[in-house]
Amino acid sequence: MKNIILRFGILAILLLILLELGKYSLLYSDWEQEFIIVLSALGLVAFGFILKGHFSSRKDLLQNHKIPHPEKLELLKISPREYDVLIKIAEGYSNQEIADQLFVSENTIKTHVSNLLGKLNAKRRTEAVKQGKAYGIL
Amino acid sequence: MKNIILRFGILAILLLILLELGKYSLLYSDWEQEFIIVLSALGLVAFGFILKGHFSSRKDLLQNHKIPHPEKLELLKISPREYDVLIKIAEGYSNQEIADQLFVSENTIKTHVSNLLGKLNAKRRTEAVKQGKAYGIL
DNA sequence: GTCAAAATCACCCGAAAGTATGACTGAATT
DNA sequence: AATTCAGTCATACTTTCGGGTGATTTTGAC
Repeated sequence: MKNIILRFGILAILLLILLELGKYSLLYSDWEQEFIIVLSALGLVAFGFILKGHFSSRKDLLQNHKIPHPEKLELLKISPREYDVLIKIAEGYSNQEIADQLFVSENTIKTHVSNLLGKLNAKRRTEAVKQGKAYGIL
Repeated sequence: MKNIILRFGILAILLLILLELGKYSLLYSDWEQEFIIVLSALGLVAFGFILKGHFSSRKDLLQNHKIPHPEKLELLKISPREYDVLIKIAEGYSNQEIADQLFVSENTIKTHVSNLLGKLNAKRRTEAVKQGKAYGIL
């Protein structure tokens, strides 16, 4: 969350610079003026994308699993997101790969994995997969 | 193999010491004599156990797998021992745990794992498990 | 007895995984 | 308003994995 603020700050500063340049470009050719305007527009578009990405409902990010046994997941107190991660683990992906696929940081995945190991009585991710099958949720 | 020689050496020396003590104990009481004799016997028994453990056929150590698809293992060029390890991986054990269960060193397990990853086109042990199932050998 | 494959082990090193702790947010509940 | 929970992220630290290399020993077949 500090990153997002930082990015916003940088983007805002860039936009301000562009706008300032736009002002001064009035003194110059039409070509330079339009160039600045286009850049500003692009900056605003990028701004919009980041805003959308970070403030849109998180449910958009959840994978489309037909969860096999919701009642079992509830018993094990495994959250939907954790289940997402469990599936990726079973598919043999590394933490970093899972992070990329779910659009979150590796640290977040590590947290999920750690929680999963606890909830599945496992010491390792391979054991977690085995337990997941044993519990009938994989 | 250096370890075994070392252990034999130590045991042999201990036995010699005990026997020497046995000789001199003739000068002392019957009780001490018997004590030495018992110790020597125990030493010989230990010797026997180590001998048996290290020189019995290695096939004793192989897991009793009814190998599901020998022809597939052959195609993948996966050796019996590697298959043992693969199964242990699928069961969620760490390299050290597998080493303890198969009575070999962790380094040996690492070698087997490394070979397995190559033969199963996997980058991680979790992926190896997935591939093993995909190939129908797990 | 020779040869090849299998199995064993060691050492080094970097990458990945996992632990522990603390913190912040958004959404739902009370 | 306060609480709870899921999800997110970070930092620091320890452990485990995995790659690369080289080596010895066993075993079985030829």
